[in-house]
Amino acid sequence: MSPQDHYGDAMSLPHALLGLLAVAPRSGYELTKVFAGEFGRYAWQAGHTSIYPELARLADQGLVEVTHEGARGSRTYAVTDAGRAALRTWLLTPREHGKVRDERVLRMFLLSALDPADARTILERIAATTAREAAQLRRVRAEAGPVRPGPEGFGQLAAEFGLRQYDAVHGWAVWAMEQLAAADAEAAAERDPAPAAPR
Amino acid sequence: MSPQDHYGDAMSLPHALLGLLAVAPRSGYELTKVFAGEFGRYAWQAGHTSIYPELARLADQGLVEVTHEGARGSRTYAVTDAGRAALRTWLLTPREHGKVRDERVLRMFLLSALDPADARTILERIAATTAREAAQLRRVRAEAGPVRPGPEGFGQLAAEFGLRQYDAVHGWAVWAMEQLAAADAEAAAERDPAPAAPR
DNA sequence: CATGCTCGTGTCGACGTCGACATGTCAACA
DNA sequence: TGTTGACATGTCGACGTCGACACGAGCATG
Repeated sequence: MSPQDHYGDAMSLPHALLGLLAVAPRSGYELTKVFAGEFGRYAWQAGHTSIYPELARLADQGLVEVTHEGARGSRTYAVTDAGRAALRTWLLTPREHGKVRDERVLRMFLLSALDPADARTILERIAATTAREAAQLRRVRAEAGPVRPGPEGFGQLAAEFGLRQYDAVHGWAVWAMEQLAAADAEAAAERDPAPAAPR
Repeated sequence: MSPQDHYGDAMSLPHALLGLLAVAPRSGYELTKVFAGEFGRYAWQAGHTSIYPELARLADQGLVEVTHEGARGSRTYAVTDAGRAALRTWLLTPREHGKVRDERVLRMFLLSALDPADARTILERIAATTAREAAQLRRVRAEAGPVRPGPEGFGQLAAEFGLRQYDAVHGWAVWAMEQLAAADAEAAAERDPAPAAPR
């Protein structure tokens, strides 16, 4: 009815908070750090200026509640049953096209607007970065045990997702460089059809 | 200086437009359709209400120009040399963490907040969807030739990226379901340590 | 006990985006 | 010739987010 409770239409921040709090009760400050970490890197980013007001709104609606007040005025929030139900509904409702706005992917799409030399530079950087990140995630995974339900499982599912994502992007970058080189060679052959070694 | 020309800080829509126009001159209307398609699905989405004002701003700054005025008041824009340079600078400048806000990924991260049965439902849907989309992209790719520089290359690079992305997500979803099943079986074994067939 | 750091929460203005609404053109079809 | 529908561009208010700024509490160091 009122303009601020049309949840389900869009708006993912409240659901992100609900999900995070469903895994473990946290304070706004701790949530801020989560959003600044891996979670914000792959899924959804937000600053404390968005988080605190949103927590207050969720509390108003009875989806979360303050379970503990600690030092320095800190408040620990936890999801209520209503909040858990709202999150479940949202996750179980198939969304045609979720909102996507990924600057990294945008840069990849725009590559073809550059000349091959510049494109190559960027692809090399992407390949190097993804290889490094994937290697680090592999190290993290090796030090952990099998997946279990609960808070730890959360991190493992996410880590595995990130790893596969990095590998995919890495493979793509390498492939794209090969395509670029092949197109280059072909263009050179058209300019000088001699089958002998060039130059 | 003035508040509206701090490009390079953030803001990806102008660069997306620059990149699209660098591939081929287009009208605002055509750009709108591009953003509504694959491009908006993976990289960056925008409606015509954002695109038209932004084109005007870019024209003011001399980064794009109107090269043709057609029927129904349509204006075809093309990128200028200055625009091409601005795009190149932006693409070649490594960005620590590009802005990411992907609702699909968010949903995957939040999976662990649900009970295994619900998680399984969602994972199955993800696996089915990604398999279907990947198959379709594979069909598209088979009908196209090798990658070439220019406007066609753009689509091919993007299609290949999407394909690998889908495959990666599909693989992850299948893996996650296996992990879930394994954790389930283990929990069952702990409740009833009999090695014989259950029930 | 003064200094400085992290912890922890909050406001406010500027900005980008989105949905709703508005307006006019051109082509096809009945 | 009237009407439907795609083409094509635009404004405006509401809303979410972000950077800058602000403030206080605890804690360690010298």
